Amino acid sequence: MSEDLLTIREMCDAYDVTPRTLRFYESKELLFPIREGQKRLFTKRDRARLKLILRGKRFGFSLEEIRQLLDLYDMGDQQATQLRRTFNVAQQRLKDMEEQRDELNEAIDDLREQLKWGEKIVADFENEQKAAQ
Amino acid sequence: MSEDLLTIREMCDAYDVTPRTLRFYESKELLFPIREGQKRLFTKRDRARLKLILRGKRFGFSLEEIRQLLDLYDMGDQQATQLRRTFNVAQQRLKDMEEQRDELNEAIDDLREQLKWGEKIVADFENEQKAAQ
DNA sequence: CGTCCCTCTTACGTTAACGTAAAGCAGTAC
DNA sequence: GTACTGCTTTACGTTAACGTAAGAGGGACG
Repeated sequence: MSEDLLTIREMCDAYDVTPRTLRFYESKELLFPIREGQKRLFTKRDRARLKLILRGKRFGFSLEEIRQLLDLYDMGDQQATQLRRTFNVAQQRLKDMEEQRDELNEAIDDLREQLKWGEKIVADFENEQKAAQ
Repeated sequence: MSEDLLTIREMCDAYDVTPRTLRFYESKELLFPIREGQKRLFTKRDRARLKLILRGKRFGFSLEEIRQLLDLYDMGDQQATQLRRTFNVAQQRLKDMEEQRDELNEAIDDLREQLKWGEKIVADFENEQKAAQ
């Protein structure tokens, strides 16, 4: 309880990010550390938000999308409507990700097919060279 | 045979790219259209290369990687070593793509899990919101 | 007192793959 | 002749998420 506030370095060590990243997130209004003189001190709230930010990034949300989602939480007056909107955004993201995965799978299959031929060509060629000796 | 050469617009229409893109590819030495006065005329070779470029992009190769592959291809089948190197690059790319797909699948599973608990996630959000304040 | 060490602000740099605007020539239609 | 189209070159702009360097303030240590 005594250490409720973290310095920028402690935050970096705790969440494996750089100082630049934290300052950048602050500039983008994703975090709101308090000040002690010039120095930033990150609160429990900042830590919770950073966790959500990093999770959001794993899901492929952009920082701007994440900010909007965090803002929605914070506003929280018409909870139901806004949570539904949050929900929809997340579902859309899921769809996008699945689409992306499907495209990737197609490309993988195609490339595999190419490599099947490629291997044959390379092998043929190497055999020819052997034979030519 | 009479229409062996395409203008830039014909190329654009045929392959669904912009003039800027074709000029850009030329500047990056991916294409080598001939000139009739000032105007570019794209040969059969350019069309073949463009097809490979677009396919390469689908596979997630960067333009620079594509250029190197095309160069190796052009150098001819002089040396099996080069074919082998081309082959290896492609195989590496396949590995990368499969890795990327796996990560994507993990994220998809995670996100799906979050969404699955419809009511629960709402509670989570509200809790995190509290914490975030 | 000097020298680290951490932090701060400011602000330009990075990367890929083009987009877009400005200004001009060439040929063709009217 | 002039308007219109299509092509050209040159060159700055765009986007995301920070990286990185410069210069300075302040506290702690020895």
